[in-house]
Amino acid sequence: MKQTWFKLICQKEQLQLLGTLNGGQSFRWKFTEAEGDKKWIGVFSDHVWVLKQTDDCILYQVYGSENSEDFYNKLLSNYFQLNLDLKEKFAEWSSKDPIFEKAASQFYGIRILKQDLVENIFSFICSSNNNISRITGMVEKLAKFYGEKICELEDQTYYSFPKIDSLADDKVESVLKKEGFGYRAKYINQSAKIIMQEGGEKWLDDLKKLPYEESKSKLMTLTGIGPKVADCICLMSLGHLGTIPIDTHVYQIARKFYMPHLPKRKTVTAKIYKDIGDHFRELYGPLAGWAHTVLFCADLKKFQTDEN
DNA sequence: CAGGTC
DNA sequence: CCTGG
Repeated sequence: MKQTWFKLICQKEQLQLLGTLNGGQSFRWKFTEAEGDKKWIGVFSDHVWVLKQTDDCILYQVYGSENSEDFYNKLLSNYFQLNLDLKEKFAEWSSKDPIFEKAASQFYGIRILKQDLVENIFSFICSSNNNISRITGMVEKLAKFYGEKICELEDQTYYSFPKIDSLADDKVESVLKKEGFGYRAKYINQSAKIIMQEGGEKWLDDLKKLPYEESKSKLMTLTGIGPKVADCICLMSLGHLGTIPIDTHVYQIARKFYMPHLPKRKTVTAKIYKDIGDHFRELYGPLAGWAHTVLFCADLKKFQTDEN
């Protein structure tokens, strides 16, 4: 059966799929290229999406339900937060920071994804002291073992991200340990149990309503979630766009280009964490987390040789 | 040592 | 501390 191609009007300057989907925000997108045909395949909102980009629109297919273009456009628009005019913001951040201006000329259209809260919590528990390729494999395993099958496509089976109750099952820790999750197996299972115990869906809904500092503290009551991971979740799932997660990479960039007085350490201390965050919030303002994500993408090695 | 946390 | 490059 042939799947319909839908169309979402969106200028290339407003959204760059490469930097946005491959920048380490989500671990569920794969890029494929066959005979010059470039596509992104990924999962969000319990659907499988195939995306193609042209100069003025996103062409896409959806698997997982039968619905209207208007309905799907709204899901995409929400996921990419297209209500925010990025050209305007880039101009503003560029005027405040020449380093940003230089990075922005090459890395336009990088957006913060509005990601599902549960998926983000467990994906970023996997991220600590880990590398992107292993994190990706772990997230895929979580979906395969505990999610629901959505569809098969080009020899691949796609699954939704699991519900919390399925991750709270007593057997989960030993299964994940056997699957190579290491010490994160326990964090995942325990965090799921805590969320269920504290009210499940209600705990999650409350989290979305709280101001930044309180939602961060609440997230840190889970296991495997410290300041950095909590900030990732605040930035990417709770809409706190001023939040700047400080990992070793961001710390290196900050020390190299912005704050040469910072001491050289192998781990980011609480004071360094706060100083860097404050510096960038002072520089960029209320959407500092978004601006920092653009800088971070620009510095990733994999983009340095890519003409896109 | 890898996008930290206990 | 788990595990993989």
